[in-house]
Amino acid sequence: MSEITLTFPDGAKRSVRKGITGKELAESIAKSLAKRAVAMVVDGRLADLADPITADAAVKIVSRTDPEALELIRHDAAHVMAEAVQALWPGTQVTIGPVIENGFFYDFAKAEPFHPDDLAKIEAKMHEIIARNAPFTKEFWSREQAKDFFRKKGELFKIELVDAIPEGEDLKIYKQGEWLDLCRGPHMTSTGHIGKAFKLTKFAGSYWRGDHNNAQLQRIYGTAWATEQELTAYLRQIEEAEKRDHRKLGREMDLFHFQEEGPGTVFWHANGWTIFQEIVGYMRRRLKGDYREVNAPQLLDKSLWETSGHWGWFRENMFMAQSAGEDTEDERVFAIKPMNCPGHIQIFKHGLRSYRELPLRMSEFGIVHRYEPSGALHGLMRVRAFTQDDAHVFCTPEQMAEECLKINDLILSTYADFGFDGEMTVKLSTRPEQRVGSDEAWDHAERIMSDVLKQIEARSHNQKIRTAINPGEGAFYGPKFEYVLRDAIGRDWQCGTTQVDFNLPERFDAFYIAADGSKTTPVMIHRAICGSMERFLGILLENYAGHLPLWLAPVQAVVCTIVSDADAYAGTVLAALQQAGLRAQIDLRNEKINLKVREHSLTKTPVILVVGKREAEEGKVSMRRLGGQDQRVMPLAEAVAALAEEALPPDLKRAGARARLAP
RNA sequence: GCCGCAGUAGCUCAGGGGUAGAGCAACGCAUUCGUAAUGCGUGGGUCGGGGGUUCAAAUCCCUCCUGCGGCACCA
Repeated sequence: MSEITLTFPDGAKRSVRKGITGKELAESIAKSLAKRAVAMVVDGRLADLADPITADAAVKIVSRTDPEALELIRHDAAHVMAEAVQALWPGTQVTIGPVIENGFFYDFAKAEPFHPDDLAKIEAKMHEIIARNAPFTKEFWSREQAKDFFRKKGELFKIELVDAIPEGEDLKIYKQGEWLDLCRGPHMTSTGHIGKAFKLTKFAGSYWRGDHNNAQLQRIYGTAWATEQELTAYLRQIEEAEKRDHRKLGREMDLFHFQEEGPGTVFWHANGWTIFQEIVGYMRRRLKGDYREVNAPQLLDKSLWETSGHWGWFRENMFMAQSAGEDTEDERVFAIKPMNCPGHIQIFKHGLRSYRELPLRMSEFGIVHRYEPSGALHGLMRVRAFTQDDAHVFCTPEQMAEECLKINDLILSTYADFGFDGEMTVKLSTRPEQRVGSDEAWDHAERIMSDVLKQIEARSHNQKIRTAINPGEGAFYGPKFEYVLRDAIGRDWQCGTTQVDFNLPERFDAFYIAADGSKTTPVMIHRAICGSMERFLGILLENYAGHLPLWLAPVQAVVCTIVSDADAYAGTVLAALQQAGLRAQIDLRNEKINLKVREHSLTKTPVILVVGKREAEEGKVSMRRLGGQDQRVMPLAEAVAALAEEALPPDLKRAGARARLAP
């Protein structure tokens, strides 16, 4: 009998009989290990404990509490959920049930919709199945055997799945007691290892194979963890995220609202608009010098959008406008702009351009309207009318790489200024199936951009910038970079984008006079940093949980009196704050200081300046910061100076520091 | 757009065929108080819109709108 050599995580090597199973191996090492063992990792791949090991390998026995077991717990839970559903509603077809971040789901085909109360019923049944602790066993079936079985059971989707498994690949059936499922595995040794730390969280509609032309299925989501503590921690984290919901904060901080007549369009209140304008102001300062800001029309004749290709590609997502007059003879059809680029090309084309003007960087805080599907709308994050911090760089092919890098620096430094200093991902999206332009042009653009991506990676000294490729996800007119930032609670948001476009300038016959006197088509780079200002503001709100840094807070400080004797002095304090450029308010109401502090804290005002008799006599203020319990009493002038300094936007703070350093 | 759920006072929510409710907020009065809710009182609603069933509809049925959770979409 031949032997093989296994290497263990601690580096120890051991000769064993070829074909030894993980279970036997664990038993040979220690009884206690065998008892704990639920699976194994062979050469980096999770495998069933019952699998034979047939060659030299690095082996780790996995016990339930190992991190590797978590995905097994979740996957096993998905199987148990499927069994539970079929037990409760015979005739329900099962489809697929994968592990996802933090949990799992399973998609079912069932005529009657699930009811909210069903989740508890399914959970109860799952606990029963888990308590039975039936072993997971694996069998290899032939295609015919499997299809025959599923046909008899009425599992039409499973038959499709069998057919989709490539010829020559094993077809695995996992049994847990009576119930079985087609599955790629692996699984733990028995259902009992799933434990009790799971919860079904929600259900939803989904489509078979993710295609909306296919049958609609019903999906149930669950979360599962190794321990109850982890489950509770996870559920608490969800609650935390809900507290940060920008729609809730928007109401509490009186920033904006939505109403029925304007689905997907924002009513900005004074507070919200102050933040909005502060962000725009920051962006304008960052663009100064390099970019020229323009403004193109909101409404343009349909023909222009036919030329640009939008009417053909995105008509379903565009708003159209006409004269509303009943007896007007003007029947021209206009489109409300869904993008700024066609307008910018018109500006570029107006007059003769020379190569000496390139790169020509044209920016606009343009409001665009897109008819988003109703189901996609979501607070500020997905709206039908939004402001882009948009720009188009017209340049020569030679200038392209440098422009992309310049934009990269601008984007990354902007995110840092807004407090996103964690991990960041830059993704290169390459040619999609549906596209315009020659393959040569795509080859060229993708080559340049992957070079740029490598340079971006090389520039990331702090290791926080990760790069990736998104095959087939590019725009129809060219490849693009997508900038994904990570917020304070670990969620990723795609905001910035840099898109190379060799299609639009050609469609509009845009050209410049090259050095040799010939007419040459420029390359156009679309870029946005915040993307949608509305959405970016929403992300900021959730990132900071409403506790905005002073420079972004709509009301930066509020002066609160304790007794009416301090009213006059409070007025002096307010005037001093406003004089220093701070957005300040005053609260002279005949209310207890406790109430005032509570109310201004609930609206997330960063600074509360309390003044009573003592402060009025001494010319001081008692400063309390949002979220803090304590307060500092200090001279008025000192407080105003400190706040004014803190309230400077980060770019101006840098400029101030430079100015002070200068001779 | 698709599946499910929901829409009652400014906000959070109760009421499920028989005269619309609570807390907070608002308003009025009293209270001048030292860092997250002072007390008492008063007003407030076509129960998302439209249609139907019924002697009678917030409540049951149909339809549309909007929102929420997913799916699909996201130039």
